[in-house]
Amino acid sequence: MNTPGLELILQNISRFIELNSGEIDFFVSLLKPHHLRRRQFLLQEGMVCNYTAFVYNGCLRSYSVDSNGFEHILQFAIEDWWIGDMYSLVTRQPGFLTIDALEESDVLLLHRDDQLRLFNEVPKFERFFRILLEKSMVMHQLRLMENISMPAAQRYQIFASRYPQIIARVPQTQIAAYLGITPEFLSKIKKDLLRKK
Amino acid sequence: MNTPGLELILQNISRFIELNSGEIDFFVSLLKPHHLRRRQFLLQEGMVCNYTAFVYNGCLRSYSVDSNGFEHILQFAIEDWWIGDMYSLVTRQPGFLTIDALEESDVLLLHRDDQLRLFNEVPKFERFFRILLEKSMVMHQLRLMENISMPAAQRYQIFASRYPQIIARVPQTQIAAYLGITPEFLSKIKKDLLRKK
DNA sequence: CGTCTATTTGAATGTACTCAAAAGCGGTGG
DNA sequence: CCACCGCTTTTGAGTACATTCAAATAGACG
Repeated sequence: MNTPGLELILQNISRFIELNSGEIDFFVSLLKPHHLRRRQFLLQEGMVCNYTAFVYNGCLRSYSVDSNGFEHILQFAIEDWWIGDMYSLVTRQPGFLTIDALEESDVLLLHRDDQLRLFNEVPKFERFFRILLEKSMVMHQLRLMENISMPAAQRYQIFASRYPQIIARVPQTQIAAYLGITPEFLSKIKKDLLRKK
Repeated sequence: MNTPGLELILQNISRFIELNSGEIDFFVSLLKPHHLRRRQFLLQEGMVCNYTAFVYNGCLRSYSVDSNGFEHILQFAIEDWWIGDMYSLVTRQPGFLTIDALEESDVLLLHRDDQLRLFNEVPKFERFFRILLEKSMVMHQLRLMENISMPAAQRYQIFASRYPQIIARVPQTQIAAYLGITPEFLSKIKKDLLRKK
């Protein structure tokens, strides 16, 4: 199979749990490699999300489209990140999110059924995802608090310093859709910030 | 000990996992009942959060205070809800959140050390909290998406229909601090909504 | 009944959006 | 190598959403 992706995902997991070779083999047997072209969908709105994806190359985004056709981005995922539609994964109902690739990308897919089997057969994985969820919660809570308490300019600065790799490779329209502002306004924010320096 | 609280927490847990009497006894032995007067702190900003609290009576809130002295509410927790400072629980560092009681309240406290011990000794509890985290993530993601994509009036309506029990017992200033708007503006929103009906 | 707090109202201001148009920036083909 | 195309970013004027500050009103409670 594809060695670089496996190396990265095993390293990602080894940050929180330690696996023996049998556990590694079992885990790896559950993963489906998947290639995505630019703009290709991993999940479309209204579909049930069956997979959690680990990105080992490229960049994906999860987002929803409102009644006026505007996109609002929940998450970017570059190398070494996980992405999926938690709502749909948990409820097994059709979700509101779309997931697609901003660049040519490669992911490893873990089916929800396989994930749950994994939790039963190797409880360490339940620990791994529990820890991943805890960290993810912390970041979401931080972002939420920033959103309800700070003006857009400040949110942009925090985002830029927190995720310089993402700023560097993602178009401004996408950043604006993540921050919850229009691209035009983000452009003005950047001008103002430059002027102040 | 206090039977009503225990009944409620065991029922809460039984929604996702089943326990035998030995496991119940062990779990219960780790819980510390705690009473809070109105306005009393469970956690103060800058302290390490050691406990996850299960509310079985009353109403708590977690919030941060910005540099201008304004409060921003992350979560309300009434009967049958869990509350804590995930950031501080996970990192074991001093956190940014304050947790206090909006009403005279009763909680059951689970120390982070005991929680981690529990995960080792009764792995079912790791499952329980993994599921709790998944559901909590879904709600946070929903709220975040609403915040970046909807005007305040709509966010208020959604909040009111999603949490009627909270609207009924929490002052408007607190709702405003949760929605990310000023109390004055919330007052105007309510007036407008009434006029439209 | 008075005191304390929460809510409402209003005018002025600031933050962010809309719409339309111009400018910049790769790529691709001639 | 340049000209053109499609896409992203910038600019600007007008508007809408939300805040600030100050003051009036309304509720809750001893």
